[in-house]
Parts: sequence; structure tokens; C-alpha cells
Amino acid sequence: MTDQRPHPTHAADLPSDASVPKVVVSRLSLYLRELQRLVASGQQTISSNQLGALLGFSDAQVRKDLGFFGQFGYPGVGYRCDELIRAMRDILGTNHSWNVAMVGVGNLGQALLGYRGFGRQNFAIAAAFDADPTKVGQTVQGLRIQPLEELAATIREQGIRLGMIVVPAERAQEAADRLVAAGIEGIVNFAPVTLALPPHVQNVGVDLAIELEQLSFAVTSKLAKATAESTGQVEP
Amino acid sequence: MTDQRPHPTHAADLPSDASVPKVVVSRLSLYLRELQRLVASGQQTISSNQLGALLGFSDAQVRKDLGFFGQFGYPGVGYRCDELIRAMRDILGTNHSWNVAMVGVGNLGQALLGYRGFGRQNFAIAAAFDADPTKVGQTVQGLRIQPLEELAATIREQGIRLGMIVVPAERAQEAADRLVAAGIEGIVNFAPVTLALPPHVQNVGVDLAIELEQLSFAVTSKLAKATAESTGQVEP
DNA sequence: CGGTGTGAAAGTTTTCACAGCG
DNA sequence: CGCTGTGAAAACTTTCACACCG
Repeated sequence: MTDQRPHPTHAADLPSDASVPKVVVSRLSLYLRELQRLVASGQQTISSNQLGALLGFSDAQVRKDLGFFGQFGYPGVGYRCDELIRAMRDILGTNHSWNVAMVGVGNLGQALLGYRGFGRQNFAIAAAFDADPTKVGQTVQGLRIQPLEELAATIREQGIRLGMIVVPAERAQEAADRLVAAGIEGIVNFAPVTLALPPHVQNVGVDLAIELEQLSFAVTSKLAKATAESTGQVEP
Repeated sequence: MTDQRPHPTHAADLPSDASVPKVVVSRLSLYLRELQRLVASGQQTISSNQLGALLGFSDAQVRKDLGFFGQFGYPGVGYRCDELIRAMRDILGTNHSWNVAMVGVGNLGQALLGYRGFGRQNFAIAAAFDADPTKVGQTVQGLRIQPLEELAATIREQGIRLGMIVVPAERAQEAADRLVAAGIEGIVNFAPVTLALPPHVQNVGVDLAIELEQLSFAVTSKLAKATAESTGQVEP
């Protein structure tokens, strides 16, 4: 009964199925980032070929990736930037805003509290926790640092679903356990360890030293595997 | 003529060929990180099955990955942790230390200057640059902030080969151009833009908002695609 | 004409399964 | 026996190429 034809299906009915390769989703974020830059500079439409070129991908790859989620293009024209942005944010879940809990307010944690880039993608750090009693009670970026003991209650009261772990490696698993116990659904982990988590908790790891290590390898085995003409892209 | 047999070939003669999948190299870094934790806790040997379980990979995958670089195991025993660590550091290029240049010493840049995790993997931030004249001359973490004008000379004098871009999005391409002109070989880019780079310059992008966006997607389409029993792992 | 959406082909990565070794 | 190293099979991802559309 549901029409399958009309002009662009706009948002389409979300993945409909769970099997979208992870690498496709990571490219989606890059498409979205680029599209946002394009509208900011006044561009109205873009073809898969142009968008791919900006990121170092083929036109076919861009179309296939988008094809996982619906039909968004206009033959002969390309994609309307504003429509595509809206569709991708629907898919990625960032058309509504997310409250995030931060555990660990050291060096890096404080820098992340001040990072403006989160807000632009609709993420807000809504609570911050630290084990160090000398830090608890201090205000950083307008946020009162709370003791770990308040973590579970705060997360539930504020309906926080995502957490960020920014504690030293030795404390990371404990922080994760607390977040999981509080009912968190996903964790970004900046500590250089692999967390043991129940399978229903989503997990993204960011290890800053590993990023440099990957570069070290690429540079060391530098038989210059020239890829695209002038646009290189390596996503960790 | 070269013997192919002996006990573990130890380091083997490096990739010998350029075709090691990027995803294999990123797992190598995870193996190394875990192995370092294991020796620190006194473990001498480990099997592909144990190592994989700790990271959420299969035993076969661990063995295949290592197989790209040589033969490191002892049948019936597994791998000797210390030997394997040394071999992996040879492969990744982190048995010698790397000097890194940082461009942009804001919030995040200062936090990265203080991050201890780089040193542990043999990376040292050896020079820091900023365009802001009020920052130039200040000392952060024992490092004098230099003006951008000194970038090329300093990089050449100190033999720096890797760079880190920690400037706002609008300034990132300019920073990259300066680093490239100074002869840098690889760049870690923390600005949320895709850089246009010549193909001989290696490039790793880290976008903090995108990491959260990936989580948002995973949580949103949470039909809980339970993977490993208790160990989840998602590398961006 | 310029461009999308998409099956089918090509290429790549993961898993399987087993010979061989200490 | 326990475990590695590795071909061969299976699964997955990317590229190709073309019908179709405005």
C-alpha cells in the first residue's frame, strides 16, 4: 500500500533493518560534515561526484551509501543540500539534542568541556563527575563537578543516555561499570584500554596515541601509495 | 638462500610489500596496547584465542593479521609477549621516538600538550605554534609557543616528520599547507574538516563530534546487535 | 544532457578447517 | 595435547555499467 515511487522519498523509513555496515555510517558523518560546510558557503545542490571528490570517494560509493537509507536525489540535478542534511541527521539521530555525561575532569576532560564542536552537532555535556574530592564542587565551563556517588542518580534524573570516559586507564573500567549500572546506552572512551561491556551498550574508542601510531606506520612504510590526486583521507 | 624456516622469524623483513589493509594496522595497535598491559601485569605468553577474546576478535583474525608481517608464534604455546611487543613496535615504527609539531595551542591543544599517553608510545611534542600574538612566547608544559612564521625553519632544524592540527576549522587548511610546505610527512587533524593534501602526505582525521554521532546512530538503531559476549569494540 | 538508483561483477576481508609442530 | 600458520570457502564491500528520469 505504501507508495514506493514519488519524487525523492525524503527520509525513507529509517534503516528498516539493522544491517548497515559500520564503515558506511562513518562516511555518512563525513558527508554530513561536508554538506554543512557547503550550505554555509551558499551551495544549494551537489552531485554524488562532487561530494565524493571533496572527500576522496567515488561517486558510486556516495550513491550506494545513501542508497542504504532511501532515495534522496534528483536525476540530472543531484542532491539538495538542505534536504540531504535533514535526512542524514534523522538517520544519525542528531536532529534532536543529546545530553552527555562526562566522567573524569582532568586536562583533557576540561578541554572537551570547552569544545564548541559538540554543540554544533547537537550534543551537550550536561553533567561532569570526578573522583578527586578537591575537584568536586568546582565549576568548569558553567558546570558543577559532581562526585561519582551522584552519577547514577543524576544520569537517571536528567535522562542522559550517552557517556564519555576521560579518566586514566586504570580507572576506566570502573567508570564504565558505573555508567552501565546507571543505565547508559553508549560510551565514548578516551582511555587507552579496551572496556568490557555488556553487548547492549554501544562503544566507541578514541586513543590519541594510536592515531599517531597509525601515522607512524603509514609514514614508515612510505612507498607513497598515491591514492586520489590531491585529496587524501584516512579515517581511523 | 635466506632461510624461511627457523623458530619464530622474529621481526621478519617488514611488510615487504605495500598491501596491508588499513584495518589490519589499526588492530595491530590494539594488540600492542593489550600486550603492554599484559606484560605489566606479569603475563609471559598469550594465545591468539586469549588475545582475541580480550579485544572481541576471533583467534583466526589475530593469527591472520600477524601473518601479514611474519611468524611470531610458537605452536602449542602461543606468543611470547615481550617478543611480540618488540616486533609490533618495529612494524608500527615506534621503537624509535618521533618528534611531533603541534599547530594551534587553544583549549584542546594545551590538553594534548599535557597528555602523558603520547610519551608512552614514543611520541614527543617537540614544537608548538600559534597564530595568536598574545599566546606566542608563552610557555606551556615547558614548551615555548612559537609564531607560525617560525614553523618551517623549526620543523627542518629539528627533523620533525609528523604534525598535529588543533586549530579551528577555518584555519585548518592553511595550517596543513604550511606543514606540507615545511616538508612534513604525516598529519593528525583534529579540526572538523577534510584537508586537501598531496598524496605523499599521510593523514589521519579525528573528529570528536563525529565519534559521538556514531554512537548516536548506534544507540538510535538499537536493535541491540549483540556481538561478543561481554566485550564490545568499535573503532572509529 | 547530466545525473540518480541499482543489479551484477570484481575485489577485499573474514571465517573455516586442518596439516604440522613442540 | 594445545596452538600456530595458511590455503580454500564464505561473506562482505566497492566498482562498474547501464536503464531511466527531468
